[in-house]
Amino acid sequence: MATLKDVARLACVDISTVSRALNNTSYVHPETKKRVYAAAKELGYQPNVMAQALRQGKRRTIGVVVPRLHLAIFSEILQGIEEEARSLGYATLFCNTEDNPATEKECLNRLRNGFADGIIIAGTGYNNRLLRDIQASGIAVVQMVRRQEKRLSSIVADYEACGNDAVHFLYEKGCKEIGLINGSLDLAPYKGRHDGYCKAVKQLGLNEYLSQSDYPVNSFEHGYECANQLLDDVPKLDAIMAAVDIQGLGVIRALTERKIKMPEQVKLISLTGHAVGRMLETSMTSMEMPAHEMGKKAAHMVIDEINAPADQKPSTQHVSFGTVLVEREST
Amino acid sequence: MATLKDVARLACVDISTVSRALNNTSYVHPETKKRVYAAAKELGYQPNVMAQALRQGKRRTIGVVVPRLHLAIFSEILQGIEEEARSLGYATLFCNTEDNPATEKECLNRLRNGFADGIIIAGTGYNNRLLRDIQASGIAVVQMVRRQEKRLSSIVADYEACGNDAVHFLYEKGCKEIGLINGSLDLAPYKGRHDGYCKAVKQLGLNEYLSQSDYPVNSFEHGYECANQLLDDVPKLDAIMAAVDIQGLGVIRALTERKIKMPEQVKLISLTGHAVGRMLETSMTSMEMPAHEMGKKAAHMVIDEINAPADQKPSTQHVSFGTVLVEREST
DNA sequence: AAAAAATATGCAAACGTTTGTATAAACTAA
DNA sequence: TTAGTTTATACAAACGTTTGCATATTTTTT
Repeated sequence: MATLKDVARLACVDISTVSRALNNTSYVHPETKKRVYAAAKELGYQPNVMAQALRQGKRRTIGVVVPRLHLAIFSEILQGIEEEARSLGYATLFCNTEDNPATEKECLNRLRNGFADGIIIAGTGYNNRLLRDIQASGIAVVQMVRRQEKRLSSIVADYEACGNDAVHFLYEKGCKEIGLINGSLDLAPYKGRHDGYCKAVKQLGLNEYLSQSDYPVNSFEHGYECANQLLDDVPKLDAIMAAVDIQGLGVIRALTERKIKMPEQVKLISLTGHAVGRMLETSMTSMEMPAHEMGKKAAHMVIDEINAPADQKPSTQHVSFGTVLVEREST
Repeated sequence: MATLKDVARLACVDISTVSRALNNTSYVHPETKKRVYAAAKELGYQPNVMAQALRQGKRRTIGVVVPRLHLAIFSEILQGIEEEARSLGYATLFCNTEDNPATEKECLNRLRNGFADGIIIAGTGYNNRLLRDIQASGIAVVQMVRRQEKRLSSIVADYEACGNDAVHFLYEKGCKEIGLINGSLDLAPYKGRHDGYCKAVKQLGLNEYLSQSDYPVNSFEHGYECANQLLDDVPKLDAIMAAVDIQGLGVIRALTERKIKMPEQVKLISLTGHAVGRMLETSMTSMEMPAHEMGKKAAHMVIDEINAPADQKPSTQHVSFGTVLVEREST
């Protein structure tokens, strides 16, 4: 690969002149500039980003830390992040933690040591201290989906409104006995939906029906198990809210097995809609979250923070996106 | 952030000694080593990867170029790649091309200029020349999912066998009129399945039923449209093969609308199963592709190539993974 | 006891940029 | 003309590592 030195030799000037000519960063005689450009083109010169990064202390790279890419919501967000980052000249580095705090720690440490200028994370909550340190050391940090640490900027959906709205929607449809299938209350997205659900149920004077299982939260089996539990416990149940689509699929399976008609007897709504819901045999009503947009916003926010002059970094921001209800056949 | 210099000062030795002590790369007196370790620990020293990268000409980063992360198959593969890469000490850089050759070119150029030591790509096929150049310039290149260029290593599934096996399976189930819903024959995965289908159909003396639509290949609508087309054209149709799950969902919708019973009247098999198939109301029989494993293999292969001594790089390898048929309710 | 080998450390160059400072030439203003 | 400004280029340092070479000390071998 050709270096500045090679171009300089060919154009018969100093490397500093080449650098300035190519970057338009100081006076360079038009003729010289022409020679430099020609030489650079002839040699196919491309700057070495490692050297630039070392010299400038910037990598033009942002790191993204998520639990599992496999979860549709994260792949969609990551796609949004990459799109925005690329358009702003940044590359996107990606880490998968499996929600293991040790893996997360390892990833974060690596990112801080020059791998990234900024970090976007959907974290476990076990490395908040480290995240603050990283932020303090000059690397921009933005939380997404899960707000684990108030002192760091975040981008989330309004989970509470989401849960609350869903209950009201079902109530208006005539449902009186509404069960919730959810996940760990330690994670903000589930906690928020839980709170929204409880609040609405209380306000409307309804009964609260919660459920639990030993399966991973984000699984078909969890949905199936919890649905069966609710249906066993509450004979008059007429609606189920599932935190994520994949749980909803489990619910549908349980209903089908029991020959319970949806939506006639029991209605179903998913609180995190993604593509698959609309394609089902009986398509699923869901609260849709603007994942792609959230990804773009996160990228923009972290890059803004990276580029802000050191003396006046933007203060912590918490952005919350609304979710919209899309009604389909399951209600 | 502490540098070698800081550690050296604290331990009262030269930076070269610190480097050697920390990397175990030459004789260092045990006592000195202890002092160095202590100093490094005290200062929380972490090597600056940019400087290392510049000095060693290696970034310990691999770039992954895919059309769309949103497609489940790619997110699963990417997850496999990241897992393996991380365990080997490599970071994973990710680019989304939307199957746009210009975007792909831009991504590749960026990766080659020091962003990555190796590249894993599911490409458009329009930048083969560039890919060869990149490989020639010393950056390892591995193709995955789509083999666009014979002169570069690749990891794919055996698409032809996949199409072929599916036909035979359906035939053994008693199907005689089998239609195919597929994608662009310019892309190897679709071409392979097409060929496998045609071969089997010919061998068994069956009729060939192909379909087409104006919708994007990887869409519900394409599946829906093609299914309707096949059902209109072939009254006696008794089986449909869909290249990907998402098309299968469209098929199910079409069948439901026409009140055609699955699997009694028409059977359905997807040629690229992923998680969702097993969770449907009527779960979908599919050919499962070891996406995660393929991702890990791709990462391993590209890193092996990166680390091979320059004088004897491994020769071009083409790896093909078998797919396995998982029977479910749709047949 | 001398020579050879192994151990332990420091010096300085190199990786390819960017950028502050210096200097020279060419204008501009007095 | 002379001083002052702008334009144009080169030199050299710096970013933080790794590593070849040189040197000094210790241990082993003869």
